[in-house]
Amino acid sequence: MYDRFRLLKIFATAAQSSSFREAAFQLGTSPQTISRAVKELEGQLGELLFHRSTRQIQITQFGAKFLRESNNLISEMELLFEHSRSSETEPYAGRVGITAPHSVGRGHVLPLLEPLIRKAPECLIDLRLEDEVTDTVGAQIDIGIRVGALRDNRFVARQAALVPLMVVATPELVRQVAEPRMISDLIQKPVSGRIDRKSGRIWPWRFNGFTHTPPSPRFVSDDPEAELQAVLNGWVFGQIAAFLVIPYIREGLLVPVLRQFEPPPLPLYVYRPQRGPVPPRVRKVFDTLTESFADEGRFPFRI
Amino acid sequence: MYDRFRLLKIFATAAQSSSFREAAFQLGTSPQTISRAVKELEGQLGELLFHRSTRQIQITQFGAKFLRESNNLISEMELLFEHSRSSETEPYAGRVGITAPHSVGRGHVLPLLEPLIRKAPECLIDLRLEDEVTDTVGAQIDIGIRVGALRDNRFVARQAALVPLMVVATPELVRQVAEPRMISDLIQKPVSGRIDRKSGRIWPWRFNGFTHTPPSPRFVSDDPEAELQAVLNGWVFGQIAAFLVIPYIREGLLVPVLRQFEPPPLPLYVYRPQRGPVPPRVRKVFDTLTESFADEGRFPFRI
DNA sequence: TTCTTAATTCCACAAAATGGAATACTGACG
DNA sequence: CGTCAGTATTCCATTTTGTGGAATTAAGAA
Repeated sequence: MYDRFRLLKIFATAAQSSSFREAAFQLGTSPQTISRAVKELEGQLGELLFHRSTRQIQITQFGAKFLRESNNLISEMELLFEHSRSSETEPYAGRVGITAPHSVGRGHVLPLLEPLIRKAPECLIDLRLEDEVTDTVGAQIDIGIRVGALRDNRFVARQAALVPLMVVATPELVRQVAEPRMISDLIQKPVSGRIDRKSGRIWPWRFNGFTHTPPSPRFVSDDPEAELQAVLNGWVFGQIAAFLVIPYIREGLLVPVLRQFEPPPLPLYVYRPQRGPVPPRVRKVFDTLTESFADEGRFPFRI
Repeated sequence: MYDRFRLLKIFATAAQSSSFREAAFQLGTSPQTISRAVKELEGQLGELLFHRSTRQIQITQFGAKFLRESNNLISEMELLFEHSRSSETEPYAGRVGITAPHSVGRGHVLPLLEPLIRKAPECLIDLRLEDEVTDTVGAQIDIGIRVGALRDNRFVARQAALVPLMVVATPELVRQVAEPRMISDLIQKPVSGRIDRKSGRIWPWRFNGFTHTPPSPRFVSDDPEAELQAVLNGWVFGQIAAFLVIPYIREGLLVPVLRQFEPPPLPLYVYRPQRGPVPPRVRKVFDTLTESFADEGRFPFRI
């Protein structure tokens, strides 16, 4: 029998009871168990804890001293578990590690965290913005946000939104080079390309049913917002996630083109590690994120 | 799974190892056990303790904090058990409750305790001299000494000596009333009787094969030494344990009579509670007592 | 004395832990 | 880019351990 803590608890209960029988009742077990446990504890200690007859028990001097120390330890142990269990007093205390792409993170995740940061100052938000999918162990991620398919089944993912991809440019650029009507028209226009950091290659543009890799882009970057800036500057056409460009479209600073070829929107996933318990603070952030992303009124993903 | 202490220890070991596999090796168990234990602990706490992939583990921030507190608790627990186990430093610390008859206790037990009291000042000797057999729970007895049969099988008893019973008187008294030659002669002589405190009745004198209750004793007491004093005063004949009278016989102050009817000697038992462990201090006293009583050179039980 | 009650032991059964085998997956090395 | 070695995890049959009913022993009360 290894269980020292349980032994201590049984002993402490018995010591504060008038009989093993009563202690057993308090602990919801049988007198046999008490008897065995005390005997085991005595064996481990090499000391008698109770003088006992078949009729009554009386704690030894050693037992009384041991009881005091035991009670200390027991309360410490229970404190450790109770206090560590993100308790009622500070349910959101602790760290929440979040990973998201730069674009979504800055623009959409950050604002959502404000109420939590305000209301729960004991909660530490650790937001790692990185477009590469480095949801590795070292990153210590509690919640992740990704656009596009997730291969990793160690996470439980919820599809929180659908992100259309839109080909956009400034009205001025469209006027200059004429609006493309076919995919093939793009070959004649200045376009941007997005570099995949991992492979170093340009992502193909996606269209309804097929893809098209820009053969000679005018501008490339690994950062969607840099690409957006290039488009806003009127340099190029770019295929960019809807939530980045919709505000500018609404202001008339950008116009979408080739909308009839628009690809099926990419899923936006909010996910968290599948295994292990989910502390309240993590669940809170998770739920907030999924709900808010689904709320198109606040974060427009389509036009 | 109740065993919180073991969970803590497994967790602590794992946290200080580079892998569950290594921790398992340290604990002499299998990685499965570590994995399960950590999972269980995480479940109880509602918090992730390790970020882990199939390839590596990394402790969480919460885990690191929890580790510090766990280590405290673990060392306290082990201190409690190690320190409480009457350790190498003070192997004889603690109380030893001894019960003995007044006569044996004062004259024979007390001198034996001197070396222990001298060498182990941390040892508390609690010597209860009572002739009644009150080896009850309340008396908190670790070692007992009794003359005569023990009915109580909750104690492990060692027969340490044989105590003859001798009928003695002063030479003067013998000269006055003539030496008894037969048991029946005693009816004519002044004799003492011993009262059994419990029953209030006079103990019968024991002889070889039969007993004889003094019909009209001249003196009765419940204390053997008082009885001895009465005999020494030349008042009465008394049947008294050998170890009390032998010194006086040697000095010629008393003479034994009716020696051919002497009963089989009574066994002297040293005993201790059968159940539970035997702390070193108790074993020490127990062994000292049994050995010394067996040593007739130091404590004469026969002449 | 007898009766009641409590601690303990015994034993058969039930519950839980254990570790081997298989699986899933990561990171490193050709 | 595929392969390999190494690790955490799950599954499951086996073993170990805990459990409480029944019987035993004993102490205190009537």
